Amino acid sequence: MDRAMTVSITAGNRQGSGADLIGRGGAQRDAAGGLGPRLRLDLPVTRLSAYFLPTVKEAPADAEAVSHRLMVRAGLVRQLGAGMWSFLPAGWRVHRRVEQIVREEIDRIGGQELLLPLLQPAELWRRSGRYGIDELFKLEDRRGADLVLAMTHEEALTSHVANEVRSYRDLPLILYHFQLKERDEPRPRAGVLRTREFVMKDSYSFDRDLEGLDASYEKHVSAYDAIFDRCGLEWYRVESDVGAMGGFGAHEYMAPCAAGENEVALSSAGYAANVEVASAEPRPVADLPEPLAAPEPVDTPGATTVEQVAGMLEVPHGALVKAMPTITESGEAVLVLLRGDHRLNEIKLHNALGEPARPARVAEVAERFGSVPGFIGPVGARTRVLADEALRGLRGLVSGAGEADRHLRGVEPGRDFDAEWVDVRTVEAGDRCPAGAEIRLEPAIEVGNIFKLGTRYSEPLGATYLDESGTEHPVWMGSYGIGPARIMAAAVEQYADERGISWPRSIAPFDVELVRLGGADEEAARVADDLYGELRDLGLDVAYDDREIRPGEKFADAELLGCPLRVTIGRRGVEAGEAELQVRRGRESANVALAGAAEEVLERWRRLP
RNA sequence: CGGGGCGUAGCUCAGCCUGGUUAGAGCGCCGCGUUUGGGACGCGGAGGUUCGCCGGUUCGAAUCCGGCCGCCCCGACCA
Repeated sequence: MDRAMTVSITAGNRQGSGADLIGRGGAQRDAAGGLGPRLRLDLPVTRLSAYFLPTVKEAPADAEAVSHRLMVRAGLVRQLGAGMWSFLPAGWRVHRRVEQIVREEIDRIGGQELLLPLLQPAELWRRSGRYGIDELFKLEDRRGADLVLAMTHEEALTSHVANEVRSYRDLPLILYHFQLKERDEPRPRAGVLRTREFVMKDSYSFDRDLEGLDASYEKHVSAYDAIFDRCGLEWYRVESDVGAMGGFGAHEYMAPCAAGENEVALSSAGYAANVEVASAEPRPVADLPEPLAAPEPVDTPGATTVEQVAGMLEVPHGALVKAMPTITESGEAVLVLLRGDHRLNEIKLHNALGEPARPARVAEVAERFGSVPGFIGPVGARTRVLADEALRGLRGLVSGAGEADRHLRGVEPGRDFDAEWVDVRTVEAGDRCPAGAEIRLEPAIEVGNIFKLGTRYSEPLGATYLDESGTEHPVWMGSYGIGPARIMAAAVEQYADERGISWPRSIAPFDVELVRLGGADEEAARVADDLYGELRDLGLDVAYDDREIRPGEKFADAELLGCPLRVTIGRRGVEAGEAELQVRRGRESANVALAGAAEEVLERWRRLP
């Protein structure tokens, strides 16, 4: 009863402030030259005695990723099924704060927020040619009409633009929404990192021509840079594969962390690319054998692997020519050559060939390549030959002789065989970026992507406009995604320590966790109640731990939840006229005078990362 | 889709191989008391449709066999 009254009075006092999205806190944030306004999420009930924040000591046994474990333990999220996650109140606060940062930055570049349906007619997807995608959830209504659950919203929005946009005067446009995406993922994993249903901010730009698209793209680059900065993440914008859909350019925003499913190639000179597309100068081969005047056969009985051949001939792996017989999707036989110590990058090969390819089967090696698996080589090859750039200019190489149990040494590209030079190898740590700096590889989460679509959707869906001369043109489009839940998970991964989460200030569920020690009937409780009100009046969102539990539990929960600042009020401090402040990141603490403590807390909060 | 693993109390797990009485532990939860600046202690208590589901073997199944479902991890695949 007492509690209920407190809650309702609090709500009454704060009436109207819940809708104050920016408020004084935001103005102060700007004045501090910090991260700009963050979403004010003042709610009547932020007393933990009445808040749904189920923390647990032990993470589910099957949780491996740090973010997965901590987000569950801290009471932010709960799993409903494979790849299906619920956000609990504190977790949803973080999500909303991320959303608000995204919203402000997309608005700033002229984006207009709207909302498109998740449930859509299959017909649209048939027209765009995406109905066949395996990840697309397909269903039927009671009348038997085919429907889909959207995995992105190009079709829906392009179809509206096709209906409404007629003239060059109607362009350009940037439209966006926050909406669920549904994907029948073959393998959901790592908590909130890869799920079958998730909220995405997706924006779409519509321009008259490629120049317009380039401008919209650049606007998104600036907005995205600002978003990830404001969210407090360590991030890289990397070149990415334009994918099978074609396209005119694409970048991914990657947040490095252990649970990342992608790998990015980075250098101190600023090079950043997804390994899927990264290019770099390989390390030279040490101790290449002496060149020979002509290739010379050598017996290599049973040696079919790089390892075996290099060992038998006592040459470095890099002295070998790795020849990979492949068959393209259209059925062409192509021999792909790599340096022996390198690995093929299938995406780069796909891009070089203009179509997917697969390894040749044993029978095909004989029939199409006229050779023997394990002993195939480029000298005398009767198919098209692609050679990786890393082989260019090397001499004294060893390659398969094209017959069983035999290799050739002294092989030289150009002299002994001709090839088309391509870049199809996977970069590795220690390579050199174009500026000469050493490449390192890091796992990372993709938290956003930007993509120049061109007319991939406007053409099939009929989104056209008339220019000044009355000529019809397809609209040029770009698409731009951000996953707020992945930003959350990335922040958890990047800043967690052995005690729990440590949120960046801008996206923390609460700005401050106020810990009251001792019972509700003690002096400390009255002091804490007062401070709670003062902090809220100053514009801070406060989680007030007024629960009747032991101090150890409160501290452990506070450090698990990871609010940037913790304020402790206990009998000891009250008697000394002090409150204890602890900065979550680094866990440094200091005592401040109770008089003026609220202002001091605000001051310190402003200076946090 | 291939490989591996798991499914017993809210959570973490034991029991299963070697079938046999009322299916256990720790944590958590509820009550009382002592405590109260880092997950405290004591006493009492609730909680499992009987062990994911279905079927089979058996006098008897959490335990053995088969099928199915769910979940996790690795790989493939992929926003």
